[in-house]
Amino acid sequence: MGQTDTVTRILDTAEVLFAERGFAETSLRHITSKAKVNLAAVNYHFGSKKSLIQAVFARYLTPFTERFHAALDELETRYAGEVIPLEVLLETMARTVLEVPAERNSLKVFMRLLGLAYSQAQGHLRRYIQEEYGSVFSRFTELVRRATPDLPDAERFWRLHFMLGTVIFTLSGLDALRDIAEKDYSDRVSVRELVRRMRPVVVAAMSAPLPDTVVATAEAS
Amino acid sequence: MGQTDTVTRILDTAEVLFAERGFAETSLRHITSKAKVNLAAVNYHFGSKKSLIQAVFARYLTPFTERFHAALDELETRYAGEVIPLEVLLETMARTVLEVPAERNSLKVFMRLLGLAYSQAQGHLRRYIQEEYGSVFSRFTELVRRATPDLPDAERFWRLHFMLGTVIFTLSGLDALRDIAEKDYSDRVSVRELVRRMRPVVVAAMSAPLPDTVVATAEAS
DNA sequence: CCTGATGGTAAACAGATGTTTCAAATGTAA
DNA sequence: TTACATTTGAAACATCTGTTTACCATCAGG
Repeated sequence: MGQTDTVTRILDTAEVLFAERGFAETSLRHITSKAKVNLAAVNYHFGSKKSLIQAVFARYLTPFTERFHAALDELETRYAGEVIPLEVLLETMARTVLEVPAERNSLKVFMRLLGLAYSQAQGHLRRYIQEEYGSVFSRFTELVRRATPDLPDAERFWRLHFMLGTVIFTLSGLDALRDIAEKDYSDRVSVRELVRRMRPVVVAAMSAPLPDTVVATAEAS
Repeated sequence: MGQTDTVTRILDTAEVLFAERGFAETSLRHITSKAKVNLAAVNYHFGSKKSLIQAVFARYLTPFTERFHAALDELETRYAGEVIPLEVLLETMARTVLEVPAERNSLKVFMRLLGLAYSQAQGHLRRYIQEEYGSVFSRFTELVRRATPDLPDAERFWRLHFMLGTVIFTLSGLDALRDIAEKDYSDRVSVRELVRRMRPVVVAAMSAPLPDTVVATAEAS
């Protein structure tokens, strides 16, 4: 314990390398050499590269789900059975997402990791995240359901994922997009600023009018 | 030329494997064995794996940009200097995107590839796509600019990318999302149906009210 | 027939990958 | 100190990676 712990030094290095280059493109040798740790340390402490990847996510997701559950608890007691407005729900989620990584590394890394979790092959990761942290998301969507009673269930499901795409895509590709925005519009924007800009867009998207008429899915009932 | 050409057999196999597992996770041996082609054929016909990846994209993007340019030409003559409404622009783009892959493989593969192009490391890919096909996108955004005159340039830029995130995220992760939607809401949805549902959402998002007040970027002018 | 490409093939190459092994170091408790 | 468990270390392991080499088949034009 003379310096920082070997385990956390591996995690710290792994998360930024994963975020920069993806999982398959980041070798254990790259991680361990940059972290100034022996190569075998990863397999000793985590068992495998897969488990390392999951551990990197757990370090973000575990505190996030805890805080988000707490925030939702507080919201539910504050509104005491009344319907919590959509704006409040979204605002709460945004605040929690912004809070958690602030303690450790940057939000950018967290979002980039989330984006990778969806886009990279890594089927084990999606399964792990779903099984381990799916409950908060279910609770949140249930509250959103009460906040948007006239939206058909399927429609709300899709729109929530539309917006999830907006957030993850934008925040995970942040650096590239920010470069373009800065060059073309001299618009240097922070993450918080971006989230602020997203709010009215997301609210408008969720409360958009329904599409013309449902035709194709008629026989699915 | 006894059977299908070696080159197209490689491309056909590569594009679905890339879409399924990503670029780094797909080996040339996997591609060539499934395509029943010799391993060396890839390097013989394409030169390298990098060039193979670019060739896979070119096969989609080249016809797409051609058609999209043509569609925009037709729109501009039809509206003869008048401003083309936002809905028409979006509808045109959606139609072109739906048309092109219909000729060859499924739209899903194309979208998944696009999503990978953004999220995977592969810096060479982003550069290639930008240099080769950036012109159509610039032309499109200029038309969108005229269609939304009261939107600040930077705001429009970000909202367009918000919506790009919606489309790519949803359509590239389509299979997983569709499984959930079908299980939870018995809502079996086609790609065209999904695009139809996206339209009002995208329009509402683009014409959402501006965020409260711009503070952080004030000194950037 | 010969010549010279062109496309295909098997084998080898050089290097990187995740993982394992086992001995040395370190810390901890008796 | 002794005895034991935990942690580090260097090296090897087996496998997989993209790429190259050299050889064979086919077929056109002289």
